[in-house]
Amino acid sequence: MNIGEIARRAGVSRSTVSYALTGKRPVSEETKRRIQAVIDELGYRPNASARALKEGRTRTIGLVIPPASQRLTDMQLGFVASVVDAAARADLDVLLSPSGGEHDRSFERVVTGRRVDGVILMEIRLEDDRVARLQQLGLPFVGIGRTRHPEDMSWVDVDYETLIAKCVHHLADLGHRQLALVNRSAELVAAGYGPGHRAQSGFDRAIAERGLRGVRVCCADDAQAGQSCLEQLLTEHPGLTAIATINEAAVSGMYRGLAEAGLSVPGDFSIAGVAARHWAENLHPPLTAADVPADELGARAVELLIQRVADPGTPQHHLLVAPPISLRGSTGPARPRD
Amino acid sequence: MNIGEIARRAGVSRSTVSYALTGKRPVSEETKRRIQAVIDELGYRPNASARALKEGRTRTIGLVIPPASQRLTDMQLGFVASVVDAAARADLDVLLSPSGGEHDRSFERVVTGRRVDGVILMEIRLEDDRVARLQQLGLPFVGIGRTRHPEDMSWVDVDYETLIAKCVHHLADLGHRQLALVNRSAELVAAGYGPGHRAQSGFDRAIAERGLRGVRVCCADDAQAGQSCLEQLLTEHPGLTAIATINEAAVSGMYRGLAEAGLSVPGDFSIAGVAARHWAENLHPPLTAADVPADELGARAVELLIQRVADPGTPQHHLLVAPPISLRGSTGPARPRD
DNA sequence: TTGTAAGCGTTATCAG
DNA sequence: CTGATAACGCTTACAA
Repeated sequence: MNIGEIARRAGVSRSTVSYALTGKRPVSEETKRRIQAVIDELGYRPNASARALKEGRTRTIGLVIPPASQRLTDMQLGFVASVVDAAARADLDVLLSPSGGEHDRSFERVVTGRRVDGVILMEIRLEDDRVARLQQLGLPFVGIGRTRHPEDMSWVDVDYETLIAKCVHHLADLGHRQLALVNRSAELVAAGYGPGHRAQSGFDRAIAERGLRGVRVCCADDAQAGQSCLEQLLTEHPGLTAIATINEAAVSGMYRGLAEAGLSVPGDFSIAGVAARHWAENLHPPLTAADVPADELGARAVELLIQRVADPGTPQHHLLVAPPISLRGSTGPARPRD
Repeated sequence: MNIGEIARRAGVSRSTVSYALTGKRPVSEETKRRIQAVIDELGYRPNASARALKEGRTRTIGLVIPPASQRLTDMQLGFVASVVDAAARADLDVLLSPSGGEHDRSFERVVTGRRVDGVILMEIRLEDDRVARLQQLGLPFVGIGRTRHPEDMSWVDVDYETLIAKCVHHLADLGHRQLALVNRSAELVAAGYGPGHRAQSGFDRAIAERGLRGVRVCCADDAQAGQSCLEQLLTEHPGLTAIATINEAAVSGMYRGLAEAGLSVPGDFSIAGVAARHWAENLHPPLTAADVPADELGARAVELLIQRVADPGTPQHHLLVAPPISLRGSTGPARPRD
């Protein structure tokens, strides 16, 4: 079923059908009706490949996510959901590319061959080959996250540095003097994962400003790692009474480790962090945390991308958000342990 | 940059470049080298739309997921991950469509207009409009899940009926006499969500076979709902000592509710269910559960789809899996409560 | 071993 | 207000 068939049956030319569909040229009510009738009867929809070939755009955006094999965090999932939602609202389709490694077929397929009009890139590293590749290709893209020198790209990001510093100040205000930063996995941080590094800077800065003692550790993205990480922290740092973290997936394990060490939260120990609201609220006790507005960030990223696709000459936009810390049940006044 | 430009610079015809690329006709080593050199230099990749238009296939599959706004469960996420992975291995791209409602633009866009070669459909209802639509369109598709009368479609599915029955038998063997089934949300079940209904049948059957007392409740997909659901169950059914569930997201809340009622797991109360292994293992105590092999199911679904795309006349395949129940720490001998 | 040319289904330009 | 026709970039008979 193609446009020619519709035209034939409606007794008009192909161009008239096309114009009736797109409205880019006036078509008399009468013919419009006749054409629509045939279309409805046969269930015709224009061939997307032909249209893309002719128009030079696909009405599709690429979404590059971390390799699917390693589980997505709740926050990452929130980004994916909001991007997909926002794209759907703008009548755009989303082509998924699970890629993170260096030489990646899926990524190459999606970004070359005019398969998409633009790309949203998640989980960006401080130095990121994919960013360089996209810039080289001249394909419009927007980062959820940013590189070390992000001036020449559009991005939206969470201000981990500020937020972790705020967590430290909040804990210091509560009287905590010895704090730990629980980061994400060592591999991720070693690979130059931006949030990991920026959280460290924020932590170091705030620790210094308040004259506290601080220790930084990495931890894999799951509850079991959180538990063993916490056990180790407790034995190695007897004076520790509080944790700041960006590792939402590990928090329930940390709670468990504390419980098994006979420490209550927030009575004996406090934890504050950066997390998806849904996740923070579902922990027990609910986590005092800066709630990452994944919905807003994803939607904004799509907006920026649409803009760049429409006019690649448009200036780069940057959106750095530092949501307020929601006080919940996981932080309280310090009570010395030793 | 197009194939004509490559041909011109390599001093050959467009067809030769095409054949050098696809290997569908012998090309002399010498010209092949020369062509490749030009391609490498200019970074040429064939235009996907043009190729799709000519070949009549897009090398892309659609993946229809539940509306992104409502959070995906860990198991659903596992399916998405494995489908995306398997597709990537087969050099297929994945177009995402978040749709569940009745009249859905995103779904229509993806399944019409020759945008994809086939579709994988998740979260299928007993009566599902989308299945009917796909059959009407004649677009190859494979379900992860199945309708009430699933003979005339290909699908892979988890045998919830058998698995929940097995859970009941396991709990009965441990001496439990009064059991509850915690289903997924009431809306989902009311909408004809297959696993919900099939779990009920399995539960009823096993309860009858063993002469037990059983009660069935629905529960939203989150920890807080799990907790309040459990509190209600405990007050309304004082003799209850065990739960079978397919609601993995609610389990941690049920644990919490039990703990706050002063009941230990598995000392005072047992829970068994169907869940993603990762999820079951990360609970505390780890959940005795049939571990849904999402990886295998997703990969098989992609395989089946590839087959159907290659030859639409191929017979429909059905794969119903009932993995063994992994005994973990959440079930133990019954100890009467009242 | 290579080249020529038709055609996939659209949209847009140019005529009428 | 409408029709013919030329692209868009590719693959693939058919010829040489």
